[in-house]
Amino acid sequence: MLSKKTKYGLKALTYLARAKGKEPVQIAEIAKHENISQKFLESILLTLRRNGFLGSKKGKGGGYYLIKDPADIPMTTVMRVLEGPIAMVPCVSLNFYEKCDDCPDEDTCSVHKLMLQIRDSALDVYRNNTLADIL
Amino acid sequence: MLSKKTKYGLKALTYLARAKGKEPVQIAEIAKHENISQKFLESILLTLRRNGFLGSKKGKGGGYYLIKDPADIPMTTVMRVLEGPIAMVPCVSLNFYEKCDDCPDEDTCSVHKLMLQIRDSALDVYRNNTLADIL
DNA sequence: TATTACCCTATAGTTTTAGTAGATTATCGA
DNA sequence: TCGATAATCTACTAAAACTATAGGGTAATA
Repeated sequence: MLSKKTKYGLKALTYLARAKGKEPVQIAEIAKHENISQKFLESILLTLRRNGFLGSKKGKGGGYYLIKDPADIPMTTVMRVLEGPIAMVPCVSLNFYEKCDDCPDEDTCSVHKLMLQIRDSALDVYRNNTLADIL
Repeated sequence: MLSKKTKYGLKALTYLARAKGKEPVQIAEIAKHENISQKFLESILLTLRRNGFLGSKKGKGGGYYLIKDPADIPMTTVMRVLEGPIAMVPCVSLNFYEKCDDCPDEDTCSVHKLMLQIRDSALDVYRNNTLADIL
């Protein structure tokens, strides 16, 4: 399941991408248009800013705005920040690798074998989609 | 994240597939070999039996065994029973479709667009892998 | 001084991952 | 046939983790 955090984050990025070039957009406006709990969205936008996707401005006329061009934001990085590892099992994760404590040998593990394919297929999609592509 | 339920279920199926043609295998044996909590595994095997993957025999010499040939067990059905919908969002699910209450129009939804591709790529993998393939 | 992002905390709800206790059923030996 | 034993089956409970959201106050800026 995709968490609402990721869903809302993606929607917010999309919203900001469509408002590209204009003034900063306020949290309240995004929350209203996308039917998102404002407080929840607040924390999501914060993590997006901290991870280099967004810039912000305080005070009147303030808000959030995209830092980079939508075409330069691959879904891989967005998903890793919002949803976490792309792999469904740590033992097949590129960026968050961890050995399974119950599994003695990855090479003969059926779960490993299957999840490796799932990871690759997901990576393939995320790598071939930037924010601009899903607008 | 893949739930432990699914992970253990897959491992159990693998174990039983390798013991194919022999006597029923006891829960305790599988649990021991795969480092799984026996009681947890018990409930997992039960749902696998109820969904037509396994047969069981009580009493001495009893246990679980595969009903079908591993080559006739596609991962799609296994994953749906153990993990639930393959889609990460209900609005792109084939078997568990549900409309998002926050999203007014699926056709213009960026999340929908992306998750549709993810679903298809995952389906592609699961459809091309039977239990026999991941042994 | 009003407006807006920022930050910290708490919490209800749900899901996951089991553990406990016992009932039920089949086999086997006496 | 009877009872001991071995195994699955069932239901209830519970701890832990995670999710989604709310509240209230602080800091910066026009």
